[in-house]
Amino acid sequence: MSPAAGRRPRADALRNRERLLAEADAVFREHGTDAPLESVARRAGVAIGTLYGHFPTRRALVGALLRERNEALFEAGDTLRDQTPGEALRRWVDLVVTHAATYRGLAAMLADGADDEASELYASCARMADIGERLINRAVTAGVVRADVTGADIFALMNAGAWTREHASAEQAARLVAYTIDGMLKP
Amino acid sequence: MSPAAGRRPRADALRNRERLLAEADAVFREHGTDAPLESVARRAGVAIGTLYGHFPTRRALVGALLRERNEALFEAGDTLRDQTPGEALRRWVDLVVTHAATYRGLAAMLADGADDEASELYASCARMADIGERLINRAVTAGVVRADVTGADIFALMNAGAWTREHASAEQAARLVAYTIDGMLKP
DNA sequence: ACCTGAACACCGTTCAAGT
DNA sequence: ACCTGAACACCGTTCAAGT
Repeated sequence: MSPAAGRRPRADALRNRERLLAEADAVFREHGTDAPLESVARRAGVAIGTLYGHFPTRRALVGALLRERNEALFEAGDTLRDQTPGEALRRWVDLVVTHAATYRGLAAMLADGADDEASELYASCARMADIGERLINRAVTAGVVRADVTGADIFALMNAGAWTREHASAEQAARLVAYTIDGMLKP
Repeated sequence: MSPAAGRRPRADALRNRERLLAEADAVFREHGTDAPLESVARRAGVAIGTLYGHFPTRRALVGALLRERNEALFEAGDTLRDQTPGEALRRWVDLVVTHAATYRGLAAMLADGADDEASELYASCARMADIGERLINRAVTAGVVRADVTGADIFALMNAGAWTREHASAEQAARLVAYTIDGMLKP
C-alpha cells in the first residue's frame, strides 16, 4: 500500500522514488531489465522493501520509467505528420525500434505488456500502438500501403525489430524492418 | 567429465541420458526452455548431479534435443528443391518458424546460439542457416529475389518469426513473415 | 565410471517491527 | 505513512562421498 488516496506523499518517500527510478534506469541500461532489483535498491541507498513499497512488480518499475522516458518519443511521433505517409511510417518504426532497445529485455516486456491492461506498461504500449495505427491508416488512405495491413502488424514489427536489435545487431534489425515495410507497400 | 574418450558408455548411463532427454522434451514443451532443471531430473528419476554430468549447461541439453528432433526438419528442407525458388523460400521459413516455437524461449537460444561455436546448438544453427542460404542463393540466381538479400537476413527472419509466434500468435507471426518475404522479392 | 544429495550462492518477495 | 532488514522460498551449480 503506497501513497494514500487523497494525501500528498511524504517528502522522503518522493525523494526515494526519484532515486529508485534514476538508479533503475542506469542499472537496466547496463544489465537489462532482468537485473537484480536488490542492486537497484542498494545503489539508491534504500532497503529492498522500500523498492517493493513503491513498485510492487518489476513491470510496474519499468512502466514508471517508460512513462517519463517515452514523452520525447511520442512527441517525435506527432511531428511525423509533416512527412509523406510512407516515410512517416518508416521513421516511426525506426524510432521505436531504436528506443525500445535501450534496455535489453524490454522488447519482450512490451510484446507481453499488451496483455494485462492493469499494468502501467499497458499505457505506453497502447500509445505506441495508437500512433502506429494512425500512421498506417493515413498510409492506407493515401494508397501507398496495402489495405490489409493492420496496426497490430506495425506493433508486432516494432517488437520484432527491437528484439532482433538485441539479439543480432542494429544493422540486421534495420535490414529486416526495411524489407518488411517494403512488403507492406502497394505493389 | 562425461563419457570417456574411447570407451563405450555404461548401460545405466546411457539409459539415464535417454530418460533425461525424453523428460526434458516434455518439460520444455510445457514450461519453456527456462523450466527448472531440477524438475527434469526428478521426472527422469535421477539426482540433479546426474543431469549436470551428462549436460554441463542448459544449452548443451537443448542442443542435444535439437540434434535429434531437427533431423525431420532438415530432410524436409532438402525436399524443397522441387518447389519454385520463391515458394521454397517461403515454405522453409514457415517450417522453421513453426518448429522453433515448440519450446517457448527457444528462439532466443537459437538467435544467441550463432555466437559460441563450441556449443552443440551451433551445429543446428549453422545447418539451418546453410539451408536458408542455399535457398536464397537459388532464388537470387533465378532473379525472383533482390540481389542484396543475404543468408543472415533469412536467419534473422526465422528467429524474429519464431519469437513473434511466442509473444503474439501464430497468425501474427505468419503475417509478419509474409510481408517480409514479399519485400525481399524483386520489384 | 557413474551416481547421489548435501552444501553453497544468489535472487525474489513478504512482513513484523521500527520511526 | 513510510522504511528497515531479517526470513522464507526457490533454483543453479559444485563436489566429496559413495557404488
